[in-house]
Amino acid sequence: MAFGKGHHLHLIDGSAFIFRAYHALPPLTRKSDGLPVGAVSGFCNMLQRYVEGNAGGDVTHVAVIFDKGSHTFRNDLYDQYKANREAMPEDLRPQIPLTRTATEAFNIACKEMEGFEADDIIATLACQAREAGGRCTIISSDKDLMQLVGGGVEMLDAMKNKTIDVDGVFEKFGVGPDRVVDVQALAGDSVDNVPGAPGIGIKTAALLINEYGSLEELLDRAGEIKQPKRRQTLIEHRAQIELSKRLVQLDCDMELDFTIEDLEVRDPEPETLLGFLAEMEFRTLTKRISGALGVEAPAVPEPAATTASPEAEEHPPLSASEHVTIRDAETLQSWIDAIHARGVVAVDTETTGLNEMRADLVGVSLCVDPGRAAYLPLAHKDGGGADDLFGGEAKLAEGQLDFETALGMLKPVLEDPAVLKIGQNMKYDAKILARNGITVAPIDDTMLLSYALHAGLHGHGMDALSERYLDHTPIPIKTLLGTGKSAITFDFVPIEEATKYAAEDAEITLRLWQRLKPRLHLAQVTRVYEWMERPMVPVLAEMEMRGIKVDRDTLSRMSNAFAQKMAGLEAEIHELAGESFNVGSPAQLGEILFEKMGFEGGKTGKSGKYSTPADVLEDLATEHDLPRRVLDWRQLSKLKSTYTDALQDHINPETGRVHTSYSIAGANTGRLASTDPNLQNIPVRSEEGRRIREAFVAEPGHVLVSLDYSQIELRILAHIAGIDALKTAFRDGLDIHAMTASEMFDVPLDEMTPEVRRQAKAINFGVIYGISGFGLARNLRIPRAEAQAFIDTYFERFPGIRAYMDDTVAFAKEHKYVQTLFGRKIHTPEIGAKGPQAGFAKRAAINAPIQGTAADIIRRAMVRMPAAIADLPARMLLQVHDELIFEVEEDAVDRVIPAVRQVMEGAAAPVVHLDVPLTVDAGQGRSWAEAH
DNA sequence: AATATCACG
DNA sequence: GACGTACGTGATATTT
Repeated sequence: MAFGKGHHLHLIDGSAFIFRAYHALPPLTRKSDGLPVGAVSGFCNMLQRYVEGNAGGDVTHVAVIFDKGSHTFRNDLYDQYKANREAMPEDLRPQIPLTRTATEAFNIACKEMEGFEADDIIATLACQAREAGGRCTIISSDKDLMQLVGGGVEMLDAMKNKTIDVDGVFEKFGVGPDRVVDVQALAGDSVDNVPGAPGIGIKTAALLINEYGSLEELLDRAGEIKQPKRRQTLIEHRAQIELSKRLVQLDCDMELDFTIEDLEVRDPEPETLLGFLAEMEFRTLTKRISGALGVEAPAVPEPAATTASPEAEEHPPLSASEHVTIRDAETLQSWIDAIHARGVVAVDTETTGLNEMRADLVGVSLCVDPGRAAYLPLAHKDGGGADDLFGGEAKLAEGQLDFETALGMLKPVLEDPAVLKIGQNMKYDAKILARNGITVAPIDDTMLLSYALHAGLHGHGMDALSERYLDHTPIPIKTLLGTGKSAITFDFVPIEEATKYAAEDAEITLRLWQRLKPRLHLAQVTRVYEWMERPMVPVLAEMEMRGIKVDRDTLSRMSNAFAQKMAGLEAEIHELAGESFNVGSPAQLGEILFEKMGFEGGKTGKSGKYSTPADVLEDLATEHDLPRRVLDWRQLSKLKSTYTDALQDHINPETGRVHTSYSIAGANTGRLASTDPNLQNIPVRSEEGRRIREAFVAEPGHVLVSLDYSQIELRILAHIAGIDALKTAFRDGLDIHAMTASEMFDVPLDEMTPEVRRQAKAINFGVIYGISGFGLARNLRIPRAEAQAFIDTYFERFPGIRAYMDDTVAFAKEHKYVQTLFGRKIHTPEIGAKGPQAGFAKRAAINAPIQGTAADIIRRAMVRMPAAIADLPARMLLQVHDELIFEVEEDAVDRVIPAVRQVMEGAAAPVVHLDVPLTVDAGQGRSWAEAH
């Protein structure tokens, strides 16, 4: 029967339901596998309450309408439309498809159309219902839909259970439904980023529309407006206002692929509905609905007993999983479809090496559901090993999809904002894919989940996590590649073997995600992960791929100079020793010094060999020339081997730049670590070493700019421990070490000697490290009793420091972790240990909140940096714990420094308000030596 | 693979 | 009373 008089259509705004459900409920997860289902649960509850509330009512037709696709005709009209929307929360994404399934399970029509907003579908249906002479109720409180009210169309705010009719629209907009769009066009909408007319809000807009009758009339006669400002605004922004109207005007004439008749109310099929609810493991709701439907509730699995692993119970063992090799486009497409349907996929890339800037992509593995995973080989070669010695190119192995074709198919899903890509150490895969033209986003990273949850407890590599959480040892890569000289690269691994290994890795990653992600909330580290771990991945990936220019000739010249000096020193050392030996061998040097030459104080290390560190040689240098020569030789040897030589090998032949790799989860405290090469320990303290930095240069027309936090750890200590004297000194911009010395030794600031200041500085640093009399004595080369007296005086003068140290250790003992100001947890499992480890653990616990908070702050600055410098010709290149290095176009330096400084100095806000200011020093120059 | 040494914050 | 200590990293060369 055709829809018409006497019929009543209900249209439910699905997105509004979802968001309300998501925000109203805590982040629930499905017990068995950790799938986030909070929003689905809330959504089902709302649907059920809706159904119960309308039982016996006059509703004859109903549908839930959803948005589909992020790009609509409104984006074509105005590219900024809804541009300021925040990204959908990660744990909501995978729930979106489930809400569709839920709607269908309730046997309610579920409608969406690609490229259209739900509002347009609702508008079209409401108009059709009105024209047919029936009634229509829109279940939503979205003011954008108010233009549809009237002539049998009403809105219902389900939350407040309030009906919005023509009077309600008048109340909200001051005009009737037919003029709502005119008012919206003028007032604009900050939520949807509709510009409107600047300075005109709803009140003024309604006033104007009521006076002139319509927007068109108002704009045509804008010259008549008395208020000069208002008149000018309307005339100047006419185009913008007209655009705004087109943005807010809903489309009542969409061509739908269904009719209202298709939306007739249907009773739910108990089996389907209860089956879905049971699958979601909603116990209460299953009982309630089975009661309402008068059927027996299906069994919902009870939560696993605390001792048993849910993983082991819910999923078959990893060893029983099915591993698919994707060899044709049809199979690949079916996997892509499955990924879209699920909204979540674990991804792993296989490559020819560990260096992301040099390794080539060989294959991609995917896992959507535990139990089944796929490997897509892309560049496997035939043959047993490396390219043959005579230059013959190895042939591409049979049975692989074309490289470009396959990546072309994968690109949309890997870049789809509605599909979450999970990886273990995703920065690696993101860089490999980026080099193949794919910007993978959004991402989750199991390594970073583990790090946010368990820094300090254990490592975060896949093997460790798999054994710990899945009780499964992954196939060692060595079994495929071999070791040593005969090792092959992954592209020479036979595809069938590669499939087992690669598919397993993707599946392990997915299972780890299911286990770890729900724990973030329980451990209260969601913000740590979301704000300081996950966003680092794209930021660091970009920095690493950009690299920094290093001048090979500079390094090469220095290398030669070092070699010459070393040769001279070596000859002198041999002469002084009376024999020839390997100066680089501490064992041989020890024998020469402590046996042949008879020096006292030779201590042996673990290996029973003499120990010859720099401070020992430094002491001996007062008695003999040889130790000094060795010290000089060692310095040069270090500089040459680690820097001037090794750094040259790290210059990428394609980019001419050096690309480090930062480990995000390397340091327990939250600091980054730099590897391959380490660019966080480039020499600076010695004059000779500092010259290495002359080789780090900017491109022509550019300069390097370095900005570093001044005394950030001491400032944090002053804040955390609440030391008023230190806080005041920092606020007043005083010399903090001189101030400390003045307080401790009763020396007025203007009589301060460098020696006294140096001692105070050592104490200040000592405090951060968990001071001990022994350590301070060694550092200052003073008797232990004297050092202890310094410390006692310090604690007397700053009792808050002692309290902080005691409180922190007590906290660590109670909780087995300590925390930064931003909530990062650093676990301290050794804190209860007896013996020498006890001291270690205590000092680490004291240091961790300070070092960790500083690390958090610079991470926050780095995450915000790309947006802050987006419009400036500047690129962030390096991070060195409290310093950021940028490459900047010469004439933009004066604009870049203030922008960067603002982000860095304000990085603690708004989460933490520090009692001390953060200050940032800046430098610039052609090379890093000049900029620092 | 472990140890010693030393580069950085 | 003795133990043995500054905190956090990574790279290199030597030795096992």
